[in-house]
Amino acid sequence: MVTRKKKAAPVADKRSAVLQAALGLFSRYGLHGTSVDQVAARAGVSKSNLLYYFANKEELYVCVLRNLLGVWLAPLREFSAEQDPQQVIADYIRRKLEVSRDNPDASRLFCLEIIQGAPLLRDELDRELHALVIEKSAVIQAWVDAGRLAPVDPTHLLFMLWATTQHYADFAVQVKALTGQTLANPEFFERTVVSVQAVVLRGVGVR
Amino acid sequence: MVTRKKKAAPVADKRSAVLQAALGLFSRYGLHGTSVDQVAARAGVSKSNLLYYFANKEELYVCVLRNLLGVWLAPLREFSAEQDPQQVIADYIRRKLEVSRDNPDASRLFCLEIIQGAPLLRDELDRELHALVIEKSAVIQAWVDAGRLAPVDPTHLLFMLWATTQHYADFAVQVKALTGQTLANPEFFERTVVSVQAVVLRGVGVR
DNA sequence: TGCCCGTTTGACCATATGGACAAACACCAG
DNA sequence: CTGGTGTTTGTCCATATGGTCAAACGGGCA
Repeated sequence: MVTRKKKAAPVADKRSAVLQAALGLFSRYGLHGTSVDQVAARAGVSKSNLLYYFANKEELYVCVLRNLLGVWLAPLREFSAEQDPQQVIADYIRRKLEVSRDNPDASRLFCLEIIQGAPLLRDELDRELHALVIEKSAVIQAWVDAGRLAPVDPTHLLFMLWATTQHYADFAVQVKALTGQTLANPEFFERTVVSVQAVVLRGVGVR
Repeated sequence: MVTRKKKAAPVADKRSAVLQAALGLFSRYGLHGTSVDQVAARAGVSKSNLLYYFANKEELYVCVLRNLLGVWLAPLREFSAEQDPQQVIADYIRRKLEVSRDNPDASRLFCLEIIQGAPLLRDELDRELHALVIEKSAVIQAWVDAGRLAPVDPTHLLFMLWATTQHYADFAVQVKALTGQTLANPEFFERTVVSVQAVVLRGVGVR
């Protein structure tokens, strides 16, 4: 209560520095492949100090995951029935590819966590994401029913969009090995957006 | 040399039992999240015995990975210029989804490894996969040039196919959480195949 | 029978790592 | 200046785990 002027800011900085460092390491080496020491070192704090802010390694991990979900879900929330479906889908593809470009760590860690059975995210998956998917599936279905979209299973379409766009973050190494490119290259990014949009929009467009 | 009658078979069995157990565990918990003891226990051998067959944990891991690549690449090899492109792509989607259904562990471990930078697969990625992709991209490009396929970037199309089909193995937990289904359910499997094929084939088909 | 060689085992060790803890520190209110 | 609160650090420990090693085992061959 008292020391909120000179302490609050630095404390928040430290916490977020640790979280950022943790994200980078966890996303590359996984929970078990990363030691608290490494995270501390990268964040520029001592291990003891880190454990002052986060009770233990798992709590830190969960904190990182929690921040993640928001980033991951944001683009989906923009799906709105009012707009032109083609436009919405095109925008969504671009947004998600931007996330893959700007937040590859988040994308990778999310993927890691899901692969391992998402012991910590399963609840939120069942709750938050499930509700959102039901809502957005209805939107897509409405478009189909209105003849504004080719008949397509909304859920599978969403899976396809997720998979395709995340691929450029999660499999960045493979993409790099095969194309020599990264989304960081604006030209390649644009080409990717257009390529994905082209196939998907033709795939779901009414003729 | 001498004892090839009664020894060879059991020895091979043991090795493959260990490899199988290792695949199951590595694909779920990663290299660092899995202990040699666990693998040994699941394979029904003692840790010491396991280390008689595999010099150390990493060698075991690499062995598992090596077996993987074959499984993963097999469907791609069938891409042949002679056949109807639509048919080839449709078949490919089905094959890959079969792999996702029958070999989810392999798919997941492959994904894990790539996410973590593929320190052990990068070489083969650069060599084997790269050559294969160049070859198959040429095939696709030829189809496009011949007007049998809509203009599409072959590499991005391949990425899309990989991502979409693997998603059902790698993100099986999420798929389950959102649809309540697994590819193990024949009905859901068929619906998935058809849905993916529908969008992609429309997406790349000439009008 | 007795030996040899591939196999199997249990005991043991070195190390890495998560985390507890108490002492030291910084800074502010009174 | 002094005490108290929140922060930071160094030390220490328990445990898990990868891996070693020598001894034991077992079946085929001379």
